[in-house]
Amino acid sequence: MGRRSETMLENRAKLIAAARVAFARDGFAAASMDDLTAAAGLTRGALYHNFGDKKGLLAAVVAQIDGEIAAHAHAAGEAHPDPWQGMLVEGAAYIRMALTPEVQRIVLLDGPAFLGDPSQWPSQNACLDATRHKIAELVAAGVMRPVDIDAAARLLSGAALNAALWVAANPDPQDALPKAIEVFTHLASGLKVGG
Amino acid sequence: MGRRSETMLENRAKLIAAARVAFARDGFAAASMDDLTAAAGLTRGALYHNFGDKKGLLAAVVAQIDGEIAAHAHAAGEAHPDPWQGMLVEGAAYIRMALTPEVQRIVLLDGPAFLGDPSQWPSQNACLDATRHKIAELVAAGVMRPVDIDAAARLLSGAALNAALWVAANPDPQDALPKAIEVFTHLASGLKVGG
DNA sequence: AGATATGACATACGCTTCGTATGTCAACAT
DNA sequence: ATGTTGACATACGAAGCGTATGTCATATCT
Repeated sequence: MGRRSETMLENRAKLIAAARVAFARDGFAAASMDDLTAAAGLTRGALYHNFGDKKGLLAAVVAQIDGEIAAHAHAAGEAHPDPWQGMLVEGAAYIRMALTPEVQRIVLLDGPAFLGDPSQWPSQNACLDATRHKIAELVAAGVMRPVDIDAAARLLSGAALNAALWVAANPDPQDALPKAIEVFTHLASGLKVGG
Repeated sequence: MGRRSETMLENRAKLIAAARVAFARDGFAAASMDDLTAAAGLTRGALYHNFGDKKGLLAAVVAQIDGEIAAHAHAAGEAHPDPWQGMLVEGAAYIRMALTPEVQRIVLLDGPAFLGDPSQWPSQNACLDATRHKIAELVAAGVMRPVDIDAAARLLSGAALNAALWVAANPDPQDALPKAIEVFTHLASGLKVGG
């Protein structure tokens, strides 16, 4: 079964790759499954066999992108020695990545609209999870106030998310980005002990 | 033309009312225009004549709900003498209203996904605008740091928005709500002068 | 007042799309 | 060699959106 599994995974990857392009360009609702699969050199048959339905493909795409974001943001934050600075850097990295149309359209807009609340996605939302761990560390170290971990992660994540949406919709994104990061930094400082 | 305009406005109101129910229950994408208009005692003809297309109806619905939210939140905040406390109360009111499925599904999820960024909606997003004015006041009064008004409004609004989504998806919303409000209050304090 | 024009819908139609049901063919199993 | 299964492709039916056309009351013009 070696050869068959290989092509199977290759076709799954092809479909996900084509879906990332189509969903980012047209949005999930307007994207055609016929066009999407044809662009991958397949038909809808492969799609329903591999992902069940249209939303199943979206879930797979979201999981893949989400994982990539979390990995990048985590790497950026891990580099810093000071944990608090690390969290801020991670947040800024999150904002910058959320500026790409692919991330914005698929993960931030269509994802919640068609798959429901991100905190209950099958992919468990790697981004949210990474933020939660970071916050738990900071609270345990006495750097952050003893607030509810889940709530803090979600609100910080939400602030970063909307920061990215605001920057992207801005006429001058290059000018808006540092302003957004500045506000984000101030907001986060409200959670710091003695801050 | 008196009589005709009256029925025209009545029919518009009927369609918007039916759309609020249908969009909240099924989501914008899955809502059927045939069923929706039939529930209002009309047909799709009335819909395309009054609103242009399906998204036009969504825009009208979003504008109506958004206006109601802004009015309520503004009234809640206006009652407080201390401007800073007023902003916090307004934010908390915003979070509570965003807990209703109608607001959440239509304004917070489907709105951004199908109409684009809220800061550029035709309705100008009354909520965001009210928050901006409040923040401008606080900055002018020297209570809030001199941050970018638009950015601060958008991030605070985003935090409140995600707070509501998190609370609503929580197994125990009654327990989660105060936690979310607490975190929101801490975050906001990061924007306070000397806070 | 009679004819005409316009506005506010309803009805009919075509096109696209999704999901499923069925068909096909290679790769195993026995 | 034959049956079975997996991985797709093809065919089909149903639903939905937008538009084109029809209809009727009401305003307008002469």
